[in-house]
Amino acid sequence: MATGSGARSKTAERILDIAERLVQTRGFNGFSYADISAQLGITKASLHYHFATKDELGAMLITRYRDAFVDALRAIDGEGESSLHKLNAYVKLYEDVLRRDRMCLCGMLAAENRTLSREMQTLVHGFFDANERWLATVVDRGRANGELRFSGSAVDQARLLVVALEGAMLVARGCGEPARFTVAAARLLDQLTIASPPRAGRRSRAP
Amino acid sequence: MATGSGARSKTAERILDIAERLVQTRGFNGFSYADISAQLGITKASLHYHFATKDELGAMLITRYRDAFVDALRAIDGEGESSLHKLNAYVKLYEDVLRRDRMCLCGMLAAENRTLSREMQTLVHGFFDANERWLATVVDRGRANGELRFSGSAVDQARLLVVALEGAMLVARGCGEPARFTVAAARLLDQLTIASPPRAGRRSRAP
DNA sequence: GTCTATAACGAGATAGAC
DNA sequence: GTCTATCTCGTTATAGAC
Repeated sequence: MATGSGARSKTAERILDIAERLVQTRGFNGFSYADISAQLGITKASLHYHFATKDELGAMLITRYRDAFVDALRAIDGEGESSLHKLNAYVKLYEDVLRRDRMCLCGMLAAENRTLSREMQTLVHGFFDANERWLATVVDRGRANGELRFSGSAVDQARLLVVALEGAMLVARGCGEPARFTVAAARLLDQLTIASPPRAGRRSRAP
Repeated sequence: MATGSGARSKTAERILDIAERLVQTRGFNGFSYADISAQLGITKASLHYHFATKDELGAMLITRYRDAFVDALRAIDGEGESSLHKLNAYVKLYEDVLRRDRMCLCGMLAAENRTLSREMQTLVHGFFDANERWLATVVDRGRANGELRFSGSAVDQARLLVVALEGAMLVARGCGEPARFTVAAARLLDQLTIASPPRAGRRSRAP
């Protein structure tokens, strides 16, 4: 179920689909209306009928992306109460983006932050806040019920998870090695998990 | 002591200084020769005398940045044998970049990866590899001598550190809240440290 | 809603004088 | 090394016909 954001024409939706892919692969400053025009098969002028300015298109992209993400988090909440399951499902959201050869839309826009309109900047900030709030609740409950182990505040732990996953996507793409994401994510969750099984290479402190 | 990379004119060096700041704040696709021209006070045409193409300028930027980073790592190695000190000094390198209101050059370029020349892509990859190699040695020794605690391979742990710090810079800048970096970095090192002191909010597993 | 046509500007890059 | 002048192309955006 889509979250608000109202009705849009099918053409507008296809424009957003194409633009989203372009931003996630090339950045907001790395594509133009001409790229969308070529892929969609309508003229640049027609694009301006649906989204008058590129900034307006950008704002819509972030809003739609955030709404879809929030929907995905709600769906995860509906899958049960296990905090560890929720965390794994959350990581899988990122993995799905990466598997499609994309960067997180808002991670990409965070890099380009200084070149964006005020509105886009605010929306990007809001995306990260929404993620952190959800994760903070998950890890807080997980610690309370003994599933997870970490020190300090739940919000800080949630923020570490967000930044580490965003960075893992960033570097994995920058190196052309998606596996770097998987390894980093697995290790992140491992550190949060209580009674994780011993792994090859593990050593105890000096005897 | 500078690492190789040879002699360059003073003007070329000033061009690189200005371009570096522009890339770190706005991205490689977010600035133009006109920006450098305005800040340096020479014409765009003159810039092309020093760096024939923007791609060439970009490649020089990464090379110089990597060399400076490698030099900084060598300097840290000269400060003693403490792994924990090395890690703190490493984090401080990132903090210094962020304090100057910049993103890591190669983190920024990692986001723009798909729009870069082959050469620039390769150089970015090389930057991350160099960082990981150094960090892997540090954490491996730290674990061997009992200073640090982590499971799995040292290389994987090094990679987690790199991606988490890059992501922390990315999101901190994307939210306009540098403190997000500091908190994430502190927590990262805390998880690696043996016998870290109890902190407010810490809880042990269910009794 | 989509088109043609075009405006208005900025980009990277080059030629050739000094 | 730096300049003026210019080229060519791509960019966002608009006007007005269909």
